Amino acid sequence: MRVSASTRERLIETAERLYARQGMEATSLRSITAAAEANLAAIHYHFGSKEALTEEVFSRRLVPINDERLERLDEVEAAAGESAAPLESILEAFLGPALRRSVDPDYADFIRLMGRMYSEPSAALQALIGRQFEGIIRRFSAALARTLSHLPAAEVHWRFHFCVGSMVHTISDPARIERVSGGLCDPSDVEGTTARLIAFLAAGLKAPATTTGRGEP
Amino acid sequence: MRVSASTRERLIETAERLYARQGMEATSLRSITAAAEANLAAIHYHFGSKEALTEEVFSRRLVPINDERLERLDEVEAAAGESAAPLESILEAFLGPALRRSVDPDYADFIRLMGRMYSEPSAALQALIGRQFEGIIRRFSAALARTLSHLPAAEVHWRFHFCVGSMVHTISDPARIERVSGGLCDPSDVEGTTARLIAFLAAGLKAPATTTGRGEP
DNA sequence: GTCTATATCCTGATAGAC
DNA sequence: GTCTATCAGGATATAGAC
Repeated sequence: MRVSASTRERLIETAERLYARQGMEATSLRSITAAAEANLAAIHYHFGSKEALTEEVFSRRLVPINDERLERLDEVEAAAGESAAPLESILEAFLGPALRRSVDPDYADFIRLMGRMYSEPSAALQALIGRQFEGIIRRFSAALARTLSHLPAAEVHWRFHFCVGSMVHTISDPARIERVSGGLCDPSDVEGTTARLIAFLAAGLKAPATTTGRGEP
Repeated sequence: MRVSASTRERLIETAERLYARQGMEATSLRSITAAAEANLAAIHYHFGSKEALTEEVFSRRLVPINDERLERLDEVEAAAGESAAPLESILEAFLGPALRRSVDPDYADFIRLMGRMYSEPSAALQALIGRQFEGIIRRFSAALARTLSHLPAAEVHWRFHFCVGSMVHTISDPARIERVSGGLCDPSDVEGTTARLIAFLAAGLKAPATTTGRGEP
């Protein structure tokens, strides 16, 4: 956080940091303004409400990440030409822009927050997430469906859903894997984590189609 | 919720329901006692604090689920005898006890809450989760490592971590997959969801070992 | 065990001086 | 744009009658 940043910017950056570390509900406007060395009234002057500040925190970061995802997917599909893009490349286009930023000091807090945002009860935030990810889900599902053309569309959606879950769990609390593995796993190795995640998810996506469970008559 | 249940039980059941639907921080003691048709002071009489009530909510449900997981794993390993247990059976032992309960009216709310509990900032809750899952993680990691004996221990931990993420994302909000798939996917088909998840995760677990990304000299 | 009443503190939000 | 002071209400927790 630059000391020379404007009050408005400092408030957004501070809110992001505290949201990521303590949760959004647990973070009061007073704690934000105190940490940002600003006045309590400044939040209402610059944003109007806590909810509006929260929307700024998210849209500011989600837009560049999701734009980069779409750019990468464009490149991947262009490189594949007429044929379907490789799963690993599609996954890299989706995971890379988020995972790579998890070690960028400017982005690390938001990436954790991004892992927790799905669990936030705020209806306004869930609506914003829906808007921000609508295009992403449509484009990536379509790309996956082209490569996995032997699978029903619903199956592709399920598997992409499972992929998102693994990613979210991985970025929401990097220290967790270190704890549960007794120190065996090193979450600071982002390249390694990304490679592992892509290998795992690509294999899952390539799994043979399952019967619905009603089979074997 | 039975009308004849004791005040203490009604408070736990109501807290569970409201926690699952609105989040824990967003749920006040007042809203719990109002919905449970009890007095505000009853919570402090029966539990002493909101935190203590929360611990009751979780330990009451986590213990039977995790006990069943360990029982199923015992059965799976006994059936395998000297050889390593099949991945699909290990996954079924882990996922089944949670997923099956997601359609049990008595358990459905808690299963959703279970999907969100990892994102809760409360240190006391995170400590409880750590205690409740310590044995589970140790036993299942060991079982997976036996079957995946060609993989380094750290890799097994990473992949189990990814499995947990997919499950958590799937159970934390059943309606999400229906929304993002435009109604193509039906989360109420629990047997189908479990089969899909197991097939996806088993394939991921079986993926060839990756180099760390430093490879190809 | 259950109740009323209240203590104490914190929340988001606002009015108005500077 | 930034400040002080304050509002109105909600939060957890407690004391003490019944």
